[in-house]
Order: sequence, then structure tokens, then C-alpha cells
Amino acid sequence: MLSHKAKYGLKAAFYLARQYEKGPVLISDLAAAEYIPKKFLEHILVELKKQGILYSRMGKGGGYSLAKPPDKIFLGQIIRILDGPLAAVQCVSKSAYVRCVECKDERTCEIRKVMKHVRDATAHILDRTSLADAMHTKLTLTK
Amino acid sequence: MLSHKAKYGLKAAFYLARQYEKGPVLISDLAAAEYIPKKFLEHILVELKKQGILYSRMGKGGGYSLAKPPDKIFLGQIIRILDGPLAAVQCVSKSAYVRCVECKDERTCEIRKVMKHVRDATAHILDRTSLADAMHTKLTLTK
DNA sequence: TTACTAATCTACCATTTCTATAGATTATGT
DNA sequence: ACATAATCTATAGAAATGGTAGATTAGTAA
Repeated sequence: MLSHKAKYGLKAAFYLARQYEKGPVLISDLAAAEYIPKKFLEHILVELKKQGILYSRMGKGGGYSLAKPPDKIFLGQIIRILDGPLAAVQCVSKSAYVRCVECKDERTCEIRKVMKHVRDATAHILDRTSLADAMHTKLTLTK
Repeated sequence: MLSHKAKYGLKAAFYLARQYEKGPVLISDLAAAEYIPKKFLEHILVELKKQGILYSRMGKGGGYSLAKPPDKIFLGQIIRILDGPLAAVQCVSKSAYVRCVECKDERTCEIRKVMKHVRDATAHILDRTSLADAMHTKLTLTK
């Protein structure tokens, strides 16, 4: 399950994408517009800034904006920053591989086999869908 | 991320699948064989039994076994029972739909759009892969 | 009917993670 | 110098997670 944190982060990113090149946005405005607790949002934005997704300025006329154009920011990046690896089991993660302690033989582990497929399928979507894609493309909603 | 609970549950299910039609298996044996804390495993097995995945008998000669053949039990069922819905956001779940409180318009929500794809992709895999499939089929490991 | 076996039930607890808030501080523009 | 707006540090409540303990009930075999 996506945490609130990641959900808020995505919402913020989309909001900033809609304001892209229209000047910086105040945390307060963002929080109010997307119904996100302001103080919580602060933490989220700082993390996204540290990872190069957002840009910010202090003081008068300051605020937050995207550090890159909306078609260069992918949902997978944002989710990994805020929720950690996409993989359902760590032994199948590319960005944060860790061997399962109780695993006797990784090569024959059925769970690993299947979860690797799942990981690849979700990464395939989330690492190719940019903010711009999600906003503009009419993604065919399967039923 | 898959919880330990679900991981243990899957491991237990695969173990019982390998013992299918060879008589009941003791919780203690299962726990020892798969390195699962016995008392914790108890809870997991009960849940899987309640949902019709497993069958059990008390007393001498008792133990646990699969309630259905390994090709009739799908990983998605087990994971849902132990970890809840597969969907990353509830508003996209088929088995446990809940509207997102802060959502202004579900039809235009970008997060929902993308996460629906992700849900469909993972459900497509997990609801079609049976214990037997995962054990026998040589699933092509994508790279 | 007694003894043994093995699952079941109820309750509890420690730890971590998640979500959120408070207040002081630092940077910036005018 | 002043107002503004992000940043930093610390904290705290709530929920989820992982795990344990002990008494109880159901079934088997003698």
C-alpha cells in the first residue's frame, strides 16, 4: 500500500507540475489546495528537494517548484524516495537488494520467482510514467 | 512490501504443496523446516484455514494440509488474506474499494489512473499464478 | 475412560513505522 | 531593519507489525 506520505508527495508533485514555470508555490498554498497537513508536507518536500526532484527558495517571493520539467520526473522516483523500494520483497529489489535471511536457495525460491515478475511489472509502469504522462496522456483505464 | 506474515504464509503454503497427499503436517515441523517462529505461524495458518485455503485436524495423527490441490490455490488469494488488498491505493482496489477522502474528482486523479494500471498488472500475475505454477513452471526471469 | 497429542483461543506485549505538531532558526528580498 | 518563507530539531500519539504465553478443546488409541 502506498503510504499517505507518498500519496501526499505525488499530489504535491502534480500540483507543482501544473504550476510549472508560473513561479514558486508556497507550502501553505500547496497544503491548502491539496488538503495535506502543512507541517507534514514540509518534511515530504524537503526529502524530495534533497533528492533533486524539487527546488526551493526561502524568504519573500520564495517557495517550491519542480527542479526539472514534468516530463523528466517519473512516479517511480518519487515513490522510492518516500516509501522505499518498489519491490515486494527485498531480495528482488534493484535499488535496495538485501538477501532474505531465512532463504535456503535464492535460485529455487518460488516467492522470489513470482515477486520478481511483479516488481518488473510495476517498475515498468512507474519508471516510464512521468508527471507529464500521467497528466496529459489518456491512459486507457482497463475497464 | 510483503509483510513477514504473508511471506511466512506463502512459505508454509509451498511446503504443504510439496507434501500434498502425503498426510498432515505438524505446525512444529513446518515452523522448523521453514525457519518460521512457531507461535506466529499458528496465527497465520488459522487465518488461511478460515479462508478455505488450508485444512486441519486436531489430535494425534492431525496437522495441516492444503484444502485444495496446489493448482487451485493462487498466490493472490494468500497475499490478500494475510496482507489485505493488492492495490497500492484503496480507491483502485477491486476486493476492498474505499474512496479517498481528500480526492476531489476520482475520474481525473492522476495517481488513481496510474495506480490502477499497477494494480491490474500485479493482480494479473498473482491471481493467475497457482502454487503449482510457481513450483513447476520455469517462469522466465526477466534478466 | 484415560492418557496423550496437536490444533485452537484469548490475551498480551515490545518494537517499529507512520502521521503529525511545535517552536526556534536561517535565508532572502525590499 | 523588517517581513516573509523555508528549514531544523525535537517530540509524541496512534497504528501496524512481529512475536510470546498459557489455558482449552478436539481427536486418537490403549
